[in-house]
Amino acid sequence: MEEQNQSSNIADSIFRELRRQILVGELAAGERLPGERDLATTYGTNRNTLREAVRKLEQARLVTVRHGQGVTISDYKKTGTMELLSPMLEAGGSLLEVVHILEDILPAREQVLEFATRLAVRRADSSDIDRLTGITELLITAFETKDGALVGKGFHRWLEALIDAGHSTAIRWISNPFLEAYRDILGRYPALWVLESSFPNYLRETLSALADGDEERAIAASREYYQRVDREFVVLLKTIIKPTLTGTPPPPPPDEEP
Amino acid sequence: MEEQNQSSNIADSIFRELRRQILVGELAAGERLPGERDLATTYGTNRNTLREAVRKLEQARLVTVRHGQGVTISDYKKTGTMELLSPMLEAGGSLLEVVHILEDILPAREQVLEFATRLAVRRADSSDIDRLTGITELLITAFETKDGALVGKGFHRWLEALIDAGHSTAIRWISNPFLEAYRDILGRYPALWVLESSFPNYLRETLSALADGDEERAIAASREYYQRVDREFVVLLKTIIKPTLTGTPPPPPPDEEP
DNA sequence: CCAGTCATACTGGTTCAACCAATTGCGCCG
DNA sequence: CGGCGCAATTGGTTGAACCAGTATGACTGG
Repeated sequence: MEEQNQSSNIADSIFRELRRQILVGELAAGERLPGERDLATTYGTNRNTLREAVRKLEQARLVTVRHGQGVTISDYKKTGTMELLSPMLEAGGSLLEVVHILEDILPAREQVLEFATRLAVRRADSSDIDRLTGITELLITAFETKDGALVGKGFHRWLEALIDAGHSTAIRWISNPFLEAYRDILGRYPALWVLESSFPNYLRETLSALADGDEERAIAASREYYQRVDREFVVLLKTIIKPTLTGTPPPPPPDEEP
Repeated sequence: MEEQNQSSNIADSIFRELRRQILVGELAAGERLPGERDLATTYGTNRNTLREAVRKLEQARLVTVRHGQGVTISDYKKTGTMELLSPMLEAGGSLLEVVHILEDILPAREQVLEFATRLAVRRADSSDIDRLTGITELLITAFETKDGALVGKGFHRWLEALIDAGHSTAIRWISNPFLEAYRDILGRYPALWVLESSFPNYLRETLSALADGDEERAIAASREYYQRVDREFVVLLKTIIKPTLTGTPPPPPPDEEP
């Protein structure tokens, strides 16, 4: 057993539920939450447990709490961060909204990965390269099985290794929200993952450029690959939301393997 | 009165204190926190209040809590995000460490701002441009007074307006941690802010390129300005830490105005 | 009639004292 | 010696009472 994120925690469940309501707009920015005593009875628990949930909302910047005044819902679109992307997917709100966000995030992700690649080329030591080499081989083997989910997980490890090779806390911190979102999308829409034919080539090219210390070649490979994949990904996303344009909450399971 | 972030909150104080201890390494990753009952008496409070602090630490991903097992400190350098930058500055840990992180973050910030500029050029409407124009004029006036803190605050507003002009939740979310760190550095080291002579020119050039819809010109202005400023900034940072190489905790007030 | 003020009824903040539940490990028993 | 189970430890939940800011509105004095 190692798969059980269901959080049997009452406080955590309430936190997630309130977060969901905020993210899908059932609780609008500026509105006030009911009092803690009311909320506690609403969710069939006591005030202490309920308050733990509110503390988490506060820490996530989804609400602001002021003594004597109550709990106010924040405008997460203005004040939020990338860390909301995963909860947003989990909340399953307006797919149209999520797609718009993703469309703008993809080029940003490309920039981040280019930066990570740059740092890796400059700072990777032999053990970093060895590690990446090992993962690359496994990954290319997995790629030939056409198992999208497996390749996705392996690629996640590959990206982690690439980022680690940069030996930079900064790029780690910047990348983490992207990686998390990646993993989340992968887990939620396993069939969605794009298996682009140039994938093995991208891996090999990056690795070889890394070994040669050729920054520009690594960047070029990265840019070329992600621009192609992201284009496909967006097309795919748009075909997904087309039938559900009105913004139906339940996420439909898509299907694709180029 | 509008300046009072001192959080008279007990739970919040404990949260900040524990966060500080984690960020400066007094509590190392992998270590276990004392039990909640012990911690509560240590900080002279009760278990419920203490637990609220722990919930915040958990939400900030600084610790992981497991029923029956206790609270374990996470490796924030691996699993953290940009949102830790401000608390890190507040914690005042090893300056050397912070400088290394900042050195890698600056080029990333440039990328983010370029991206924000791109989106602004593509999507800004006339009201966005009007707003930016107004702020720009005020800002250039302020610049002539050589008041670093004032210019800093105004520039923060300018950046917000630029980002808003992109009409993108994604770039908002990506930028927010950078903006927050910017504001924090500004507040903590007011004299540090670099008044680069080409600043007004950067503002005007960006604005004019924005009005003309000339993406490449806007990007060029951005790139040229930030590369120059960031170079100065890093030099400045290094002169600051030189006298305190051993990693003395208290942040020294620097002094500079090019 | 208006303006200031104070009582009061909200709101969240803190405390206490139990008890429930998961995990660990020691020690007993086979 | 090995496996089982109890007991200690840790976090999770509960309920009730009281403290502390904030806003509201009724009351009072001008």
